[in-house]
Amino acid sequence: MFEDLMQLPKTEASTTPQYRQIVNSIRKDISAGVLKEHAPLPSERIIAERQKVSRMTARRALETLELEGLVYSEKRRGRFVSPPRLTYDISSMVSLAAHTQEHGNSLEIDVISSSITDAAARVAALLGILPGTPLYQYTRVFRSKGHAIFVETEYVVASVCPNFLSHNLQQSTMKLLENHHNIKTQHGDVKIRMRGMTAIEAQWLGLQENHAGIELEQLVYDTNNRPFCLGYQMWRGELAEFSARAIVNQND
Amino acid sequence: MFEDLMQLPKTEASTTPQYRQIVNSIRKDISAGVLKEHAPLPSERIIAERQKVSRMTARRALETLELEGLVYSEKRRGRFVSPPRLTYDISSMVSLAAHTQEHGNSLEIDVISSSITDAAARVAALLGILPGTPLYQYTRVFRSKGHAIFVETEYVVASVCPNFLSHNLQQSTMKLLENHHNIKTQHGDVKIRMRGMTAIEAQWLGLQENHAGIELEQLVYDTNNRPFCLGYQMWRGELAEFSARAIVNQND
DNA sequence: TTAGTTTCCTGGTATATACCAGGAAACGAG
DNA sequence: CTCGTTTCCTGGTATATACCAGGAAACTAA
Repeated sequence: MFEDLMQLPKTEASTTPQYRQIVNSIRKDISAGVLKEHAPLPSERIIAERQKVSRMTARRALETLELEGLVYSEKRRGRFVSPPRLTYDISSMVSLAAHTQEHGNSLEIDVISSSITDAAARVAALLGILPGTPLYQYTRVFRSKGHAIFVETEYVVASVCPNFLSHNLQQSTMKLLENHHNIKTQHGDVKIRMRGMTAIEAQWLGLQENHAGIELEQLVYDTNNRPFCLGYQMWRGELAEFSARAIVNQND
Repeated sequence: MFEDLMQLPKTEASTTPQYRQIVNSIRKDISAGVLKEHAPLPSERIIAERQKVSRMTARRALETLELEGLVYSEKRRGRFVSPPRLTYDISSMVSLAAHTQEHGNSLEIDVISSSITDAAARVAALLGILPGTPLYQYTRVFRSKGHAIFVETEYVVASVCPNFLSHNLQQSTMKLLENHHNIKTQHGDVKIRMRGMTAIEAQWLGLQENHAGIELEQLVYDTNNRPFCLGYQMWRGELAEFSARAIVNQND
């Protein structure tokens, strides 16, 4: 059915796929400022109707924009224009919260869970402790202007900071450990990788599943060069930019 | 049509979507080693037939695996299991090629293009030069065992290294500039962000469009603290891991 | 044997349709 | 005016179908 209709798009408007034309048109609207930060995009059905394509094609266009990071979607509310990226300097151990506040943006911290657990094999290996060693574990969501940016789960060796969980965790852990437990951090080993989110991570960030994001793994050492804190941050990839300083290594 | 049939899947096998069940099953095969590195996955049509779902659903499952990075697709050849990640230490300015070779993996370099151009505004601003200043510009694809990992475009200030393009560019630029033009690099400013690939980047990496990847921007300074080289690397996100060292900053 | 063609199979694009869960706003009763 | 319900609209999942371009292998003629 509609054999002739199905030929039309190909011949009329170049060879670029229709969904990609829609993508380009919306992209232009965003960069031109017609659609502003956090502004709602037209829904799948509306685009389908207006551009005279099927809903699945409109959907494809919107999903592509999501993949590119220009757009984010919220469960059954709709799709919105992504805000600009937040830059995080991974070369210095300054807490992101402190740094962000200096630059005028607020950063809200929600503590999702906190508990004391036994170290799993992988965590223990990284922290250089025996599996089963008691650890404080807590998960926090970081938001800017109400919008979730990343979730973080940290593991702290319990023996170095008794009653750690009695503190207010809505602040920098480094500061907390320094002020209350006399632990000074010396350096950290950071790893960055892109990966798909788990269902829970997506939920915490208010996203659908199937999203890719950036995971930042951070192993923090004290002044005795012993690791005492391991953190995993899952960032919304489109909202983050990481900066670092590279130094020439003599044993090159 | 088929109203009753369409109800069946929901009731029979839990509430997890069918495409997600397929994803989980394939994921298990990959982690169990049933499907090895670079092994071809069953095609969309075969999965549809075997799992008794529509082709679009099978496709959805495979696209999800791609998004997660477990699988990559090649134009009209099929989908394959992704190899393990390559780690790149961004804190030291050791060339990736040298580092990789030390660890037993080869890294092939293809020079796609090279030319002398005038600095565009954005590039000029970063390099601290006037727009229009002559630059050497070249694009290279880096492969491991024949599989593209990232594309790099670099800009080098032409005045500091006459006849730069006459050298063989299938080697580390840092080494080349040091050996032939007496330019010693002091440090680099690195930025990492996740973003969608352009059509050309996707093509160079042998991918379909709509993929997200990791962009690494690197501004390299000489011993006089003057930037002389700007590079942009677009990595296949699923194949990369970046490590860095963070140091405590006294003016915290 | 080799060079050219043909055929099969791949993923990519596109339509039309159906039903679901749940957010949000409109509405309606106290 | 306020609290609960209903209704609309959102995206998410799923099917069935159709055609295209191009890689790869099989086949076929020189």
